[in-house]
Amino acid sequence: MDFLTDPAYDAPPVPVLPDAQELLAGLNPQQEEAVKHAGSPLLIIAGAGSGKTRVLTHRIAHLLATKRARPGEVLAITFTNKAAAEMRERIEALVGERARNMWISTFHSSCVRILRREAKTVGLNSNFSIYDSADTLRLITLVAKGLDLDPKRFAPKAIASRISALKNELIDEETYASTANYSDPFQQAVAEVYKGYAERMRQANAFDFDDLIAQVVYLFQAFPAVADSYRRRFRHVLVDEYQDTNHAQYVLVRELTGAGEDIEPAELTVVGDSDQSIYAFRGADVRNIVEFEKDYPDARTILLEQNYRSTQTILTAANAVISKNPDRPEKRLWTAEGHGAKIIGYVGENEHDEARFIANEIDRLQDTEQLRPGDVAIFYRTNAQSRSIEDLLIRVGLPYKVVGGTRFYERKEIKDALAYLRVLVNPDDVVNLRRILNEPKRGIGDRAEYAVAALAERDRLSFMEALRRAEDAPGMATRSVNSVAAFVKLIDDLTEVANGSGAAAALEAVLEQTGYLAELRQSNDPQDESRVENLAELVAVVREYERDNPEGSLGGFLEQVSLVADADQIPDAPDDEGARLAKDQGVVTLMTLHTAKGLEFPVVFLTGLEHGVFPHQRAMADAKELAEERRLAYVGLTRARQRLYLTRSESRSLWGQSQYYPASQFIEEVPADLIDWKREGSRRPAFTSQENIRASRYGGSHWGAGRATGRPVASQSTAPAAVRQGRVQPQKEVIALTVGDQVSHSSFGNGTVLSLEGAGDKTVAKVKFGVGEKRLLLRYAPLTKLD
DNA sequence: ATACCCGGCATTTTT
DNA sequence: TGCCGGGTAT
Repeated sequence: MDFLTDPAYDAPPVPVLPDAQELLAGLNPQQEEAVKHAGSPLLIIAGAGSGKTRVLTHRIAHLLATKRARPGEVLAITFTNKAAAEMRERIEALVGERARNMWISTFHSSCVRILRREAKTVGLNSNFSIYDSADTLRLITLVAKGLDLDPKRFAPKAIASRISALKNELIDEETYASTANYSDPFQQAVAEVYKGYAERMRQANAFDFDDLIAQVVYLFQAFPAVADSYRRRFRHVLVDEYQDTNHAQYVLVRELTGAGEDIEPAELTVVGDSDQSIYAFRGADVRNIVEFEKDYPDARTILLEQNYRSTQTILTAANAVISKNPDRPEKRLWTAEGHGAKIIGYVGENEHDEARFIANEIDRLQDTEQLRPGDVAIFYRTNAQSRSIEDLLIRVGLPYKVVGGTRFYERKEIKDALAYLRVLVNPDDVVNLRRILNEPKRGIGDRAEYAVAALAERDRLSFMEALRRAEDAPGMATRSVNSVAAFVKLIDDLTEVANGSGAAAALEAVLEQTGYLAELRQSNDPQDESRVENLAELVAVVREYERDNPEGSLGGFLEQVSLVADADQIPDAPDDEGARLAKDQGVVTLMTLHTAKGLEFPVVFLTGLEHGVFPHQRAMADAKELAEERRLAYVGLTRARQRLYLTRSESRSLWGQSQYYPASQFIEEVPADLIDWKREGSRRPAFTSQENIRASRYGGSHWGAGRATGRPVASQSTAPAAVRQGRVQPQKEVIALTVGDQVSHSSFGNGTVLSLEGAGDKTVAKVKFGVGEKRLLLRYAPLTKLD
């Protein structure tokens, strides 16, 4: 149903709505002004800790209280699901049920919502898949291979990132093809791959993250009536973290708030802080916020400088550092709360010494200041740096969790399971289809896959259709034909389960009927054991989804999963068992500086403050990148509420080699009298090592920091996962069964237990159902014992 | 079709 | 140091 005529969209207001005056109580003059402002675009420059969410939520409530807006007319956009959830919660606390009629969501989910709604209008299929960066890279690699591009000269990764940048700039494949400089081989390669990639994405009925935004912009531009319907609806648009918007998002906001046929422009409010822009490397364009007043000449700008988070000492340090950035609008954070403790500095001999100091301090703070581990966060520039700290925390027995690193949804087994589900929902999804074709191994190798692909190409079939006619494919071995037929049958069976039962049943059927679980269980590799656990967790996620969304579909589940980064979930999921168990003391939080944005902790350790580590070697040559590093330092400093530690190490070994590093310039930019050094560097001159001199002068090549991107820093060591993650798996009840028991399964019906193997939560039961015999992992199989 | 070995490579990453 | 991808051997 169209929301314009949906009666639910303007539901009658619930009784309690605070009056306008109440909403202003406790706000400082600038905040109050930002809440009350009306009649022109509004830019709120919100320094760190200046209460911007409070201002945004109160502003929205105020719009309702003054009858300037009805709930359905409000669109509030954030970057993360977590921010969206928090905002919704806080608005709900102010205006109750009315919040339900607002759109409060991320750029990406808003766009997905629009694309699904309008799919028919523009001839799209509304069950499209959403590709994450790994899927995208896979397809780009495939296309590049198809074009015979040398992956050494034209790294698929580089092509992918260029294509992403183009999409963020709203340059589509046609436009790029006509403007690229073909005497530059890389541009030529990008142009060709871009075209092929776009073509394949259309065939696969898939969008990547960048498409979600760009396609809505194109949709609005091509169908003004559609754009107008949204402009009519959203009379108030509020954008959080505006400094992080890229060009496509900027244009999207303009499209949404622009005048339409007989429609006045909507009221636009943007909130941001150019000093906290740390995602330029992903296409964020600070100019969007810096030039807001140029873009919207009648805009009002309000500056929030009073900080409610940190001590003055911390703020003075942060102000001093960030003021070293050139071309920056002046802004100085201040607090009414007093100076607080001095910043504590420490220079370790090496990274182990640095880590030991940190652990000792946390211990000391627990004893003398009654601080809990949960009050403490440790930040570093690159994920690889967490290792030495983790080692020590494990040794001294401090509970901790690492946020970030390899994400749950990026794990192979999770991607495989989801790939099956995606194919069931969208059979045109070639990338995922080819991913699972021989996973687990079923004898369909490269040759067979290639033959099917060729057949699909030749007869203009979808890959799935080509699989169905595999026997027609030239060059197919008979054995492969049989394997393919069995695979097709498997997919058909699973599709039936997916259509007949819910998302959870579909996932369980996938795990069991494909033999995926069976293979993992048979393996001796200890990693496979944790894979089984991860899959069990995925089952828990799908069950939770079904519980929370009784109307939800498999497609709905997949969409939610696609748009959720688990940084959203891990930190403090309210119903996480481990979080509850550890609640009294909490656990120390480890994360990169990027992940830390938006968070705050009573105690913060900013570690690895070395020249070449932070600022990162690769960012030091370029003034713009160095400025971004400095903003990153600013973000780190301003996370601390009471106590701030700055640590560095004189030597550090990164990928094998130990090296001497001089102090980071960011340390020197903090006024010396604010820091109480517990240990200073040795009295030797800063540069003693030949390598160091060479590297810092000429950008030595074997320098730099960090291991490979996104490696499982957090969860791949030998320490028990529960400790490392700071969460303890809820011990699910394993039902007690004996051979001969009658049981009931949610998708297979009733059956008889034939045999049992394993013990505890690894018990596997062989059960005879009407549909045949199944091996089920009792830990999560939806079995009930019949009396 | 797959197992294994070797060489090259290695920031940050809201979705 | 540890991973990935490509190549070769079985």
